[in-house]
Amino acid sequence: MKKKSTARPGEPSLPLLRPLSTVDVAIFTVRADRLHVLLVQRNDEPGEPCPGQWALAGGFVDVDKDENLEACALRKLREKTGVTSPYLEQLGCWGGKSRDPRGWSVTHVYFALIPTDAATKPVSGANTTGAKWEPISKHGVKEALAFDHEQILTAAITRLRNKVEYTSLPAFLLPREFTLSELQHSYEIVLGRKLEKSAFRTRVLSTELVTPVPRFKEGPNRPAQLYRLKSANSPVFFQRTFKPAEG
Amino acid sequence: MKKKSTARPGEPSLPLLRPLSTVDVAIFTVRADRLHVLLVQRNDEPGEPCPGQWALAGGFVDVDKDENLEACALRKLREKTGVTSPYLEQLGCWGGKSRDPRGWSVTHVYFALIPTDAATKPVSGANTTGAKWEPISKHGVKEALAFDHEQILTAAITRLRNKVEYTSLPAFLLPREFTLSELQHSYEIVLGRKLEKSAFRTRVLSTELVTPVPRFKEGPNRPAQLYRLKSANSPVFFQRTFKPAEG
DNA sequence: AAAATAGTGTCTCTTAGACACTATTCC
DNA sequence: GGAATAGTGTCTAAGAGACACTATTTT
Repeated sequence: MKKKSTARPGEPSLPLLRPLSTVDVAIFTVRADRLHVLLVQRNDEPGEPCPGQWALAGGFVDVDKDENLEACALRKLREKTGVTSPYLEQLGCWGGKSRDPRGWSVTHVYFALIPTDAATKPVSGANTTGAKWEPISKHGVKEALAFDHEQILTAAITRLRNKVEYTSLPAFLLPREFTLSELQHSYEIVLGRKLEKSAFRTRVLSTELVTPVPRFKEGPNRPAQLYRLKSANSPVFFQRTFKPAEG
Repeated sequence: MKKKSTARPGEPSLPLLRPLSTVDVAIFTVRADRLHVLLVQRNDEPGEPCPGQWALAGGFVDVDKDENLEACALRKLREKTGVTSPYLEQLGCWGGKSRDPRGWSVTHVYFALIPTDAATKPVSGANTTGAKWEPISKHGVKEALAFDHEQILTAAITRLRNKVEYTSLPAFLLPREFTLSELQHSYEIVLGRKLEKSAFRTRVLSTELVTPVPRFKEGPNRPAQLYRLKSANSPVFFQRTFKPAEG
């Protein structure tokens, strides 16, 4: 592996051994009124760690292709889903001696929200044999995941649910134009609970979150005003959570 | 996963080149009613990047010594300050081609809050020639910092200030026992603005944040009840920010 | 008593939540 | 008109902010 020895006094000292560096992306979308995450199945070849197990989308940093960590995450997202402009946020990093049998490794984890209409068929890539959208239930996912990805996915879901209480993140799960009812529904799917219509609308409309477009969504009932996000990629923060819990 | 590998088909494929892995820690404390961050001065030896510049405390991950990233951060904190049990939170990671002249590198950044009374003289360590507590003004620090540490420090300060609005973080900047006035003062130092006494006390006492100890702080005036944190290492989250801004 | 800080009470304003009401479309 | 969903108005409760007030110590 890596060397570039240190040891001469007064010379630049670099570590003899470098951890493995990967980037993983927890890619979320909504399908059939459920929150889903993209899983890829690991290669079955002998010598590969966690053969056949499901894992988050990800892989090694490529120091030639990738300008930086975020570009690496975007590349992986693009390779798996074809989506190029998602909501992408860094979740954190997990690194240590024993999370990968191949040695000391660090994964740099992002989470992405992609619109319902973009969540088409995921493609499998190198070192993987398949990919699928897995529904998320109350406490995560049914599959046992490779490496420490279960823990990472739990962290991602927790971050998402927490942030939804005071930000506009669910808007990034919707297509470009949506009604307020659809936005509310998106919140309800992620939060796993109903919200009150009047308060929801007051709150959303009192911010710089959305702006109406001159179109309506037609249906077997009264047409609904369509809106779009005011700024396409940065979320809005509210000053309160949706429902204060007990102190 | 990714290849660029040892190239035998059907064999474990590892990347030929691995990024450099470092851990940096933004260590904050309060001294003389100012928020301070610990800076270390980089070595002046030829070949060292950013010679003589000030930087956040940090250094390479040591795959032999460090069990995981957090242990590495704790080690660096201990080496610089002697503090063993701080408030420690992962801030994020910064990685890319060009942030370090030695090549593609990733730094894994933590921020730590240490109590006023623990913030004694910092020691300098390997590859550094000095260390100091640098006061933080409105927009950061006067020094130009090495690498991308200025950007990282800005992110750390932003995270701290944001989180202070709705968490109990400033409590970790105080000694074990403190009065409510001292706690309020700690908030005011970090936030850079005054808070209203009555609302502050109501808010703090309505949570599980602190518990009184059977002692008072004496002075040339009415003695004040002393409190300590209920749980020593996990912050409390409030349901609202301190001061709602304009929608 | 004066100085100084600790700690409380009261009033107002904002906003979430509950819930009932009205509005507009398709059938 | 009925079904269905869009969208509004009204009332209440909780908590923040402002601010004045009381309390308890030292000097």
